[in-house]
Amino acid sequence: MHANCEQYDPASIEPFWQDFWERNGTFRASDPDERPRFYGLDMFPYPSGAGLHIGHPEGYTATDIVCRFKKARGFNVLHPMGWDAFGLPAEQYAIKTGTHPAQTTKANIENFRKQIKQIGFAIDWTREINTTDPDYYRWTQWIFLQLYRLGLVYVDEKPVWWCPELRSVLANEEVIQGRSEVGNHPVERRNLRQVVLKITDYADRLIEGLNDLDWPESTKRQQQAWIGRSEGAEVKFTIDTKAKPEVTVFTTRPDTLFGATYLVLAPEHPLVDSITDPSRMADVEAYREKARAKSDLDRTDLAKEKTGIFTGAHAINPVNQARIPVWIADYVLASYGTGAIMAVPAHDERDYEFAKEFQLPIQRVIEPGQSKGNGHTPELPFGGDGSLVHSGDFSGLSTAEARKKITDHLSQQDAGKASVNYRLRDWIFSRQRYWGEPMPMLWVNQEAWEKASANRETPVGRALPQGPVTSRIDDEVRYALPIPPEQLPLTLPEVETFQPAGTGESPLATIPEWLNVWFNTETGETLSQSEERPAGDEWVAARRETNTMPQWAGSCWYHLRYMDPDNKEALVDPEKEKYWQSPDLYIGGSEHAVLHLLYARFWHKVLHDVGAVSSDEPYRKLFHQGIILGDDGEKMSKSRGNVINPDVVIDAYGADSLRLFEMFLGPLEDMKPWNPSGIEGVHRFLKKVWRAFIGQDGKTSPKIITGGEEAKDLQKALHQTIHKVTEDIEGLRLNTAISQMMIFINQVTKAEAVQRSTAMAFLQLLAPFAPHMSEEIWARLGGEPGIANAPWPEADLSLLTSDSVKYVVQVNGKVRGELNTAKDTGKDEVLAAAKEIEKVASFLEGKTIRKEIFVPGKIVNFVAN
RNA sequence: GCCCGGAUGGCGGAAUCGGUAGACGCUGCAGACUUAAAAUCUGCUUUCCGUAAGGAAGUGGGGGUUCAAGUCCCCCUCCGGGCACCA
Repeated sequence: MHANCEQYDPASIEPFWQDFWERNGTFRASDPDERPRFYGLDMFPYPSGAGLHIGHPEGYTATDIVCRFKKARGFNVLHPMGWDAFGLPAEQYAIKTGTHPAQTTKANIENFRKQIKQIGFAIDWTREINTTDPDYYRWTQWIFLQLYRLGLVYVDEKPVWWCPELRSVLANEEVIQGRSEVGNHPVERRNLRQVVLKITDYADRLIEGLNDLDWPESTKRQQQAWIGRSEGAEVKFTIDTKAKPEVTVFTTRPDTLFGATYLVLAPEHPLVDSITDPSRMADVEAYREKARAKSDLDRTDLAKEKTGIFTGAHAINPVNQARIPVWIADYVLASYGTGAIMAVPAHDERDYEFAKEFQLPIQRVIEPGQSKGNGHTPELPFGGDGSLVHSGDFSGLSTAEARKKITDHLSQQDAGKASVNYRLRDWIFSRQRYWGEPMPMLWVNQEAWEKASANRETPVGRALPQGPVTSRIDDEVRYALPIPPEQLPLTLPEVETFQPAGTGESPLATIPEWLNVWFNTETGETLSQSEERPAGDEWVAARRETNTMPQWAGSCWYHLRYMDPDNKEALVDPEKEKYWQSPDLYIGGSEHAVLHLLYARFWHKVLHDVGAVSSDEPYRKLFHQGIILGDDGEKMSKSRGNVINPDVVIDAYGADSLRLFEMFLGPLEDMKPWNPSGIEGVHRFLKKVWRAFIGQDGKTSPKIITGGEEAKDLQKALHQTIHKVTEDIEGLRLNTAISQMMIFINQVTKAEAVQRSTAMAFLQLLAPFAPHMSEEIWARLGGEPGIANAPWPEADLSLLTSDSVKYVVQVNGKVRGELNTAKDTGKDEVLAAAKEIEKVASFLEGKTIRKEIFVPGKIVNFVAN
């Protein structure tokens, strides 16, 4: 059985085998299973309206090659695909056209699925998932409830990025240089009620966990930098006013404490009002107003001169009782550390700049260590290490010692303590949008909350955290209650309009009959307030949370759902989870180096903590494919008109050529341009393979023979190829694996005859790369259909070593000849023979050999003059 | 500014335990087959000198280590990515 064509015709061959694989369930993963598992995962796509991009098949093909290879090597392979389908584009399209996002999403998914299937991936389609499917997102909501129960959810008024154009709040990470990442619209600061996840509680574990991961080093470093752990001390300064309030600052350099010549508070610091001298109040207020009006872009622009204003207050330095002025300045961030700093202009560039600007004193307290040799101390500011001066009893200590001693001293005086800060902020988890997972939470008054929390044995009681989660809503303190797991999924209601409310609330806030409900504080049942209040004390009035989750939510845990996509009882069956553990290989773009990969690690660790998963990290081995540029070397974009559509390539050359070419373009991790004529090359190669094994009549080529021994050189070439391709797939060097197969097929083309077994073995090597053609030729040569099921050939390394070796002979490092000799020829004999070579002799003539270099089996070099 | 990664023919790229630089592919040129074209096949294709044999130079630039450097060390230029007043 095979496709019906005499010549190589991808259009008839490819659908034939895709259909064959589907009907036979060739790529179904099975669990439980005795075989070792291999789980290959791609970052699942957002199914956009534009359809598949040429970049998608790059990573997918690489994963596919590895998965097919692992299958041939006897692994039980899980290679799934799904859709990250919540998100802004469908919602914005809905706002424009009124089309329900679910409808757009469904159509886009169908298109994506069709396109991806055309490429012939070894995907287990029975495990397809979709983040917008209530059967999927009920578990996303379930995870949210775990976070809530663990006390990792809180609600806070936060100054957040508000994008007027998108009418939505954006996370810090979604704002780039003062503009929205999506759509590049201007953004501004607004105070809005936000649901926040305490990812900072996991900061240390997220750093430590990186150690054991087989990830690109640069990605680990990026995560580390993003988390930005810094160790230092908090120091308390007493403000010299009647009330004697204290200001706590954070510093990584407690050793420079004697050099603190002023304090700076962020303009938003809560103590500013109380410490500011009445005479300065008007000026300070004006400055704060100006700072507030500044966009963050202005505030963080390093090139801008530093601004600030004196509060009139003074603070007392706890180590030397120095009385130093207290300023406010917007170069100090309210959101980091304590929102206040001690300024040490002699040893900090920013403080130095500020001190110069406002003529504040500068006191050197560190002398550089050894480098005194040249007689001059370096210019200020000096940020390096050294030894302390002008620092009282601590003078003379090294900076490292002083950091510890001064911190200890502060602790004893109750004037400070060692402290750790992170650049990482808590994760603003709410979006004021429609097309996202609704949060399974609602808001009640204190009395109702007390009622619910009194009994921890009910569905609602069991889902509660230790303490209350509260928020001010409409000027009243409200208490959060969970919609318990038993009541999930909480599905999205239908809405009239997809426009955000414009008040900073999602469109969900515009549906009163959904928004206002009667809530059963024991069972967690809800009933619209448009109905009559049911009888019983346990029914209370509640208002639903209207925020939805960000797009990251669904992608934080999808790797788990593939293991058990239809489970109604649990997010994943524990037995299956233990078997599959987590992806053995995860391929996706480096643009997700921080956000998706950090959030997913956070959630995975939380799930580990609640016992839902056995592993501690979600992705043990990670690989980033590089992006494919247009043939002009520029990033592909509609406006540049350099976009290549995979469909067009498949129509012209077939999926096998597309797959092969994407892999042949260059190293998988590199950024590389698309070369339109390069595809001809790999297509030509495939045609050559066809002609090498298939005759004019479409049957086995007369060159193929059965019985007898393969010619030595061809046999050697085959085993070289098996060896190289095997190693290259393991190392994801797919471009060089293809080169090797080209070399082999060139040799086959020149050969008079080829053993059938040689052809079959080669087809096996080619199968992960060009699976359709390989299946087809395999079947035509009489192989049992399903080359995908055949075991991988083993390289016989003994065939690769030969009895003779070739020496390169150099004179003064320049190649002057070659020498073929038996492998075990001794040094003296080789050197003597090398000198006999005519050209070598001519270059040695009239010279004295000063040195003879002999590298066994490799090279001879005569140094002569 | 700081932290990463990179730079090799006309082009994409091979070769890094230091040991023949340019595998493989594209392009180009010449030839074969053909009435012709397509397809296919063969040869050549880093630069310079030379009819050739051969020689010299050569992996972004400069210096160094070594018998030997694309590969190791120092300095610099350019390109890509990340961070960006985080105290």
